[in-house]
Amino acid sequence: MTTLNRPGAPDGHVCGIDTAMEVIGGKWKVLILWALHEHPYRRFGELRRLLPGITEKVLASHLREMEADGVVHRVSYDEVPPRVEYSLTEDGVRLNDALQPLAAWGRERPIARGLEGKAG
Amino acid sequence: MTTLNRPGAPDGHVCGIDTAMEVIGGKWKVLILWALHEHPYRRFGELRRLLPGITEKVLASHLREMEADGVVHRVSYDEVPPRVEYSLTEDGVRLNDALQPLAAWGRERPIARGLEGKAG
DNA sequence: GTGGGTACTTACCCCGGGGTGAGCGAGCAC
DNA sequence: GTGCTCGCTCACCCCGGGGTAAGTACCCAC
Repeated sequence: MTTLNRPGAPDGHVCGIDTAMEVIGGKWKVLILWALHEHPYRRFGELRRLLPGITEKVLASHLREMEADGVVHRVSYDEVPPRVEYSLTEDGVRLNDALQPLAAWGRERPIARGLEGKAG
Repeated sequence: MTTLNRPGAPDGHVCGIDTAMEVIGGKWKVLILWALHEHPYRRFGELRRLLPGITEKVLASHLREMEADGVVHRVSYDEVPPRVEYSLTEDGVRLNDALQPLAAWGRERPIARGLEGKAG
């Protein structure tokens, strides 16, 4: 059978996309990735300002998940006021690179749906 | 300011990823894409069998959205019992291609989190 | 003392994506 | 007649991801 690769599927049809989708499966994760790619070593507040609309709670939880997923690196300095710097790990950089074709597709695609209702 | 490209953002920083994320932003969409790439011109029931766990409602709604997004093509034959064939459009094929680096990343990545809890 | 800035956490609410189960309309096998 | 297949739709429920607002601990400027 070729049933794609649901997690733990024993057959050879490994597509790996769902693994990646779990890592970037958060409303802001690809944007965080992109932001850290464009602006390396940002602090929490800077990141929040780079992502207008994100809430502190969501930014914090997304960063923690991405850290646990090994795509974001967190360094906390013992200072007052506190300073924490976030950056992409090597794996995070590779993930961001892997997202570029997708971004290119999004940019080049014929406007089918979605845009006419949003960018009015 | 470089605030990434929230929809309608006027500055030049177009990353396009969020456009793509909207199109593939459904629990089963990348799997449908992959399935139609591996098995072109499948009927509804075949697709359902290719994606164990998906419900008819979700498969139907996903397919409709993907059709509206221009990545899936639907052909209905006037037969009894009814026959409907789904395939990828050119844009859908390109989207699937654009997902391959992501899939490769998912396959090659060092096991960080997620796997040890699932494929145990 | 008040306010501001840092990097968060906590409690709460809400909406919608997705799962469940049933129904439909046509024809064919029996 | 009953039942089966096919490709859906409809009504319903439920959970959790994400938004809102407030609180925390520390120090500095005023």
